[in-house]
Amino acid sequence: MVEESARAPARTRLLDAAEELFYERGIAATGVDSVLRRAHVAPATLYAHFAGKDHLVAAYLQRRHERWWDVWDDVLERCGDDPVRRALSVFDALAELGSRSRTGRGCAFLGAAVEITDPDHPAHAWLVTGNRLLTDRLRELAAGTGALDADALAAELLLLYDGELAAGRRRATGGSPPPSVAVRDLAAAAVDRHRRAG
Amino acid sequence: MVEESARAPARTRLLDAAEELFYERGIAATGVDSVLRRAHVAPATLYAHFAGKDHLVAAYLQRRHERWWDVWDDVLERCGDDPVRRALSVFDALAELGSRSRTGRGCAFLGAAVEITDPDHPAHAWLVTGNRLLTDRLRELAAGTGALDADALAAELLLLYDGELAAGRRRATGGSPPPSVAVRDLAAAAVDRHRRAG
DNA sequence: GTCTATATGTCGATAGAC
DNA sequence: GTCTATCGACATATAGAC
Repeated sequence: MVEESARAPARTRLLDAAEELFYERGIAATGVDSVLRRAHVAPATLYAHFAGKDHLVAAYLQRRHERWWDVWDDVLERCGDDPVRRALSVFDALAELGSRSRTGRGCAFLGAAVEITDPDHPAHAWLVTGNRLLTDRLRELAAGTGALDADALAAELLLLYDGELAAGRRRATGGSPPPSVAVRDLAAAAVDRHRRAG
Repeated sequence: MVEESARAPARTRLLDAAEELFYERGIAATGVDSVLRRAHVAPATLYAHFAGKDHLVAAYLQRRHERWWDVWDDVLERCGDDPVRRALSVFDALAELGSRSRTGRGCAFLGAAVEITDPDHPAHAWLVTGNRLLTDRLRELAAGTGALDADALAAELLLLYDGELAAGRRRATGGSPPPSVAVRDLAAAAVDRHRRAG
């Protein structure tokens, strides 16, 4: 992933390069030139595959989303029918994603949401979609636990999830990195609490 | 704050305009031109007050940090000596800040940390400083509660704080806004738990 | 599809008068 | 300190040959 194989298709090399650079340095701060150089691709080739930088950004987010979703699906499958394990799966998936992709700078979607404010941006739809899929699934999993107030539990899980992701960005900021916290344990406690009382 | 008084000093008008635009649309996406137009200030005047856009960004972050810190100090003073109230003060301050400044798009520092990746950027020091002051104070307040593991409690408070701030950004992304959660109650529970057992 | 070379717009910053 | 006018650099995107 660090060195794009020169034999891979240009489109793949472009996406690999874009992913690294957009994630690491930010989207606006990354010029198309940098992507081209890293991918060993000529300008015209990029515009043969993507309508423009904005669409490359959209493809980057789509890819990132699909990878995250695949990981979560895998984890979820391994959970079987245990409703509590399923509700906590998002944190297991988070840990597994960290070992597969670059996550040192926090959540890619959170970062993109900061930089992309125009609703007409081609990538904006992926931000909204990712948002909805996440909240819907959390609600569904929370309801599966038999929690008295499933929406409240889902909101708590989302809070912990966001906190963990934001912390990633905070650590990348430098200075003294704050200590990690066992977020999965906190989530487990939340699930337990909601199963007992409303 | 929406309409900069034309009588205010140029520097103030610039900072007001910069704060609104940087926060609302992002730093990189905001051209110097936009700031100048909104502030009713001529280009040369900006560069008479600031060494460049980067330094305007730094001043923006400094101002934002100081306002946040002032609010938190006020809240903290009203807490008296009650260690639990003091440990939870950050969430009260967050609520109060929301009524004083624009917070609809989440944490300004989190956003800036996404866009500013160069350690040599003039604003980078404020990111690091803000980080350290926050974590130090949380640790201090956590220790004041008599928690058995103050560092762990501080980490939990930070997690909830980050989660709440990230959620703000998520809500701004559009789509179906996730329900808010009573983050202060969760924090209170965390404090309580840490006071009882390690 | 891929290349080299180039057009076009925008942004940050400055010059020089007042 | 403030203005008007403008420069120079860079980034996105395209033209035209292969």
